[in-house]
Amino acid sequence: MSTSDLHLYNTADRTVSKFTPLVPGKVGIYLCGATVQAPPHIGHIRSGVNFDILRRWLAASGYDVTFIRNVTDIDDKILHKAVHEEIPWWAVAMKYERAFSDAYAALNVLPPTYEPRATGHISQMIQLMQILIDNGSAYAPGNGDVYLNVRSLKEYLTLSGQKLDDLQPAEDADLTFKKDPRDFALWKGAKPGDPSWPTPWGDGRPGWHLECSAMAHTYLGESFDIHGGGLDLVFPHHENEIAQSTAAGWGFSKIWMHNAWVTTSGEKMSKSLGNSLQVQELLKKVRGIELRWYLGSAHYRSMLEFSFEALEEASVNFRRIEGFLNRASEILGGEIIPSISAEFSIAMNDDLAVPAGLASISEEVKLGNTAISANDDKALAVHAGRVRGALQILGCDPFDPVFASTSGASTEIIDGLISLALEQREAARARKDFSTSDSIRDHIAGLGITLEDTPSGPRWSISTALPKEKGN
RNA sequence: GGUCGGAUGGCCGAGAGGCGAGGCUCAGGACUGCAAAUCCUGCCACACGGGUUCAAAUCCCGUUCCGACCUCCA
Repeated sequence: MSTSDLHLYNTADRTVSKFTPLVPGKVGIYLCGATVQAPPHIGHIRSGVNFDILRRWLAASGYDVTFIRNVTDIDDKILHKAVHEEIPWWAVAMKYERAFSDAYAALNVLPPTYEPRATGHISQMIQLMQILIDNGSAYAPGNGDVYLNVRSLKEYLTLSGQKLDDLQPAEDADLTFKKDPRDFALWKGAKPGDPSWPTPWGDGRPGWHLECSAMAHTYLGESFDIHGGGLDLVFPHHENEIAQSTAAGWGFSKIWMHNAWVTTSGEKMSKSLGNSLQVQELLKKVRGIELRWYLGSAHYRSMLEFSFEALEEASVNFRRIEGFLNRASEILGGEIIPSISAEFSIAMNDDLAVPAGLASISEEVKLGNTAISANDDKALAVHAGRVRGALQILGCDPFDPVFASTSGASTEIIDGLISLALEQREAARARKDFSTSDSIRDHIAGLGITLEDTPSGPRWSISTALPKEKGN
């Protein structure tokens, strides 16, 4: 069913329209990944989650998806950090690249098809600059820099809808080498002590924008379907990518998708405090699957106002769904076969309307629970399958091995110990010694284990990944 | 100054002219030894002022407030 009815919002024309891939059955996506100069915060990872959901939905819709997410491993901030931390720049880049990889893995963001690093594509960047210089779109003033001549472009700033002359001119740039203050650097001439690579125009290092044009071209060709990134990349980064690539004669991306921010106190995160909303910190409070559920639950184009209360609420909501799937799995005595309901499909096809999809999941959970009460295993299998299928698209399938927190061996031991306690509790209940049975229950609950008495006997589940530690 | 978004119940969050998405919280009920889990019921909101319409949260005009981008940004 590669002829899906998917509609997507395109920043380029600010409308939602039907998605038609350039090559039937295939989709190429380029997502601007991280500049690895600090640990990832949830804003970074939201972008990863949002586009991971897009990717999973495309795949589920029958498309063969090539998903590229780059790593910017050379830039001013990395260089500054290297000086500050007194380690080589490449050690800074690797340290934070690993931090990002860990965060992506913890939130079940699938590894991209290819994950190119900027420094691994210098020759492709030089080739692109050569094309641009040869056709008069770019110039090398002789100091090692290479600039794009924005006045030479047929079109510029089409994504952000701005006028070149309305832009506040950059103050920092050494205007001496630029023909126009709005020209931007493709390549930055080497400064003493900084890493550099040789080019026909002198030694230097890549400008930020050039990297993505070169890497997208390398892995996806001259034209591809979707280019994604955070809303703040629209200008200048994506405008400049478009400028470079189209000036080279490439078709470049057909659809531009931008995720909104995670905000705190109504403001973009990076503007507010240097805060503690790093992924690793939050994973001490909630499980990765719950953090993902939270970040993925809002529509990707809506601002997500972060609060610990909202995060906790999302966790509670998710556990309800997870609890249902666990119950269903035990009752059905086997793996739940995932399926996609019509409601969920319609929601996702409407520019990834996850919130509407969530409503359909809630409905299926309710129907499934009702089926359990009615001992209707056939209906239960249907509803549980739809819930699991939807969760898989959202990357929140609790049965996904990615989220298994304990090894099989230790789970068996725990299971044995809990069962022992439960047997004693049942014995106490049988002789109406409720103070003893409740004491056992309270003790188990204190360990973060939830007990449910079902018609077929008590069952237990770990309610949190970590011992309860209430804070915030 | 230019460009672009946003304002929905106690809270989070959809929707985009007419049946009040969904979740969380709270209250009541069923079930339970008591709980938990689950189900049922209840809680009738769309920044403000005008207008259009049989009908407006949704369309139009105006206002207020909040935010983003304008060469570091997810």
